[in-house]
Amino acid sequence: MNSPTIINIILSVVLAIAGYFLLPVIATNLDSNVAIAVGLLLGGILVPIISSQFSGAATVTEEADVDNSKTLYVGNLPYRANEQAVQQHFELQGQVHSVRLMKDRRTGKRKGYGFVEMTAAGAEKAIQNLNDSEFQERTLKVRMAKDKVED
DNA sequence: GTTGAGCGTT
Repeated sequence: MNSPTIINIILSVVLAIAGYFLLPVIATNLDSNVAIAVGLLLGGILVPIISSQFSGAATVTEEADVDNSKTLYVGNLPYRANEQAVQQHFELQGQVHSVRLMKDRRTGKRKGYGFVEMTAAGAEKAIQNLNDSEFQERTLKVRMAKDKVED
């Protein structure tokens, strides 16, 4: 949603300028201010249509990111560990997409396990390097998550 | 404020 947004803005400006110059040629009795207003309106209509071409490519990139991401089950976490510490720990093995530490819904106390979503290569490395390794005085359990959104 | 196997969330 980042680069498509920028593209939309650029396209809107381009269409507005195009309308400013082109519309008076088409309709010679048209005021310049009206022309740029029409250009902006056309931009508002056309840009979403045109940007769908770009967002298609952007969606492919995002989906490719999801395809390359795997969810790890991480057990035996220390109760005092927070998401940031876990993420920074797993970042050493690869890009971490998200960290979810499970906690009781009422009290919010951590249950000592969670899920780390990261790239496939990072996940493999994390299992190899982080499983049965020490993390804040605890021996971590790192495996692929059960509910597979993998491969 | 405690504890210690496990596979969660909109």
